[in-house]
Amino acid sequence: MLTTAPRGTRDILSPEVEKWQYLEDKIRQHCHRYAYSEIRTPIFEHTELFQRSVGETTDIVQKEMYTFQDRGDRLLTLRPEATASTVRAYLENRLYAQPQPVKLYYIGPMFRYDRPQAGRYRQFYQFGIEVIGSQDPSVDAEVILLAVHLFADLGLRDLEVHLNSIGCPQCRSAYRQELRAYLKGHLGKLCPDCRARYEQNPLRVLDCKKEHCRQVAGQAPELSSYLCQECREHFAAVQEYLESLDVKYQLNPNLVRGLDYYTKTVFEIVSRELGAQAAICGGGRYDGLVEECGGQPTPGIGFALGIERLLLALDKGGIELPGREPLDVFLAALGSKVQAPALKLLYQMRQHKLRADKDYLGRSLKAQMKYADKKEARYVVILGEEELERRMVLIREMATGKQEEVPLEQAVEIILEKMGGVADGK
RNA sequence: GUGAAUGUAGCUCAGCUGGUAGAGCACCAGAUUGUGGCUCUGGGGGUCGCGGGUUCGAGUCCCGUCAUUCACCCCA
Repeated sequence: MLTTAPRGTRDILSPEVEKWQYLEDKIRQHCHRYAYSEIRTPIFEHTELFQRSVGETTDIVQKEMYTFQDRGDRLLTLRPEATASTVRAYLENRLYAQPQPVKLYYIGPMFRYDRPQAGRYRQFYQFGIEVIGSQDPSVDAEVILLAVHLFADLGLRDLEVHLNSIGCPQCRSAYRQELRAYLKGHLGKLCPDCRARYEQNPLRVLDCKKEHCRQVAGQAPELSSYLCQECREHFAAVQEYLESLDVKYQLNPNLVRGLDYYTKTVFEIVSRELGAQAAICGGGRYDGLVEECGGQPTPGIGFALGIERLLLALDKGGIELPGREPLDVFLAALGSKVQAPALKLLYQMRQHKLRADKDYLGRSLKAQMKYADKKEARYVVILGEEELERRMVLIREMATGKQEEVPLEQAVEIILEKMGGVADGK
C-alpha cells in the first residue's frame, strides 16, 4: 500500500505530462481569446454547497462524494465538480458588482467515489467555463462554440454535439406531471432503477438505456412540446445561432443530464469511439443556481470537459500531441577539475535559454555520449582537462557526427548561431 | 454498489497435467585506457500483487484481499 496510489488515482509523468501541458496551453489560449479569465477555487468546500446545488437526489451527492470532517468538526467535501464552487465564489467575492456577465474558466482536479474504468477516475481533471449574469441565447451558442472550436483546433473529428432544452422550473414541472401520469400506466415494464426514478426524478427515465425502458420512453410525451413560450424562443434562438456558426448538432430529446441545477439548454459532446465513457464534455444553463445559493436571481451557463477523456479521444483519433522535448546541448565534462568551469558554462547556456544538461555520475565519455543520445541532444559540448588548459571546447553535432574545436568563451555564442540565432527558450 | 476477466523483472510476455523462475526490449559495464546511434560479450535486477489454506513441495490448486481492465449504474 505504501507504494501504491489510492484506487482511481494515478501519477502523470514525463512523456505524458508534456501532452497535458500542451493541452492546458491550448485551453488557456482559447479561453483568452474568448475573453474568459481564470478562477482557482479551493479543492474542497462545505458539503452543504454541493448538496444544495448539485441536488440531494443525484448520484453525485448520494453515493460519489468524498466527504470528511476536519478537526474543527466542519463537514467538508472534495469538489465533485466546479460549477457550485464558481457560483459560491461569484457571490462571496461580489462579482455581481462587476461588469456583467462574468466569464470564468478553470482547470483542475475533481473527485468522485466511483468504480474506476477506462476514462473514469476518482481523481480526474476537468476544464470548464462558466458565464454568469446573462440569459442571452448567444451566450449558450458561444459556450458550445468554444468547446467545438477547441476540439477542431486540436484536430478532433467525428464528435457529436447533442442538444436539448429541459425548460424552466415552470414548464418542466408541468411536463413532469404529464410524464408521471404517462409512466404510471407502464410502471410494470420499467426496470427497478426507473421505478425509483419515477418517484424521484422521472425525467431521468428518458435517459435509461434498457430496452424496455427505451420503448416506454419512446412513446412518452415530449418535453419540447411542453416548453413555455420563453423557453421555446430561447431554444430556437440557440439553434439559429449555432446554425449560423456552422456548428453541427443533433437534437436529443432524451438528453436530461444528471445534475439538478440545469435549466433550458443542456448539451453533451460525445465521441462514439470512447465506449461507455463517451461524453467528453457536458454542460448547460443553470438560471436558478445563483439564487439557490443565496444570491439574487441570476442566470448562468457553463460546461465541464474531461481532460482524461479528451486525451483518450485524441489518442483514438490518431492525433499525436508533442511529448518530451529533446535537449539543445549536453555538456560532457571529463574529470573533477573541469566541473567548476563546466557548471559555469552550463549556467551561461541556460541564461541564453538553451535547454542544457550534464552528467552527474562521473561517467565515462562513452557513457555520457550514450546518455546524450538517449536525451536526443542536438549538440554535445565536450570539455576535458586538456581542452580546459587551452581554453577550448569541442562542439559535436549529433545528427551528423561533425565536430569542431572552438574557444570556450565563444562556445555559447557559436551554438546559438548554429541553432539559427536564438533558442526558443521554452 | 452489481457482474466478468486479469495480476510473473522497469516494459511486453512465456512458464505443459503442482517440483522452489525464463525470453525480448530497457538499464549498467566491457569490446574502442576521451566520443552516441549498429553489432558482440558480460552484469545487476523478481516479496511470481498481498494474506491465508491444501500439499513432502504452489507462480501453477482453493479461499480472502488489493489493484487493473471491461460492462452495468452514473458521469467528465
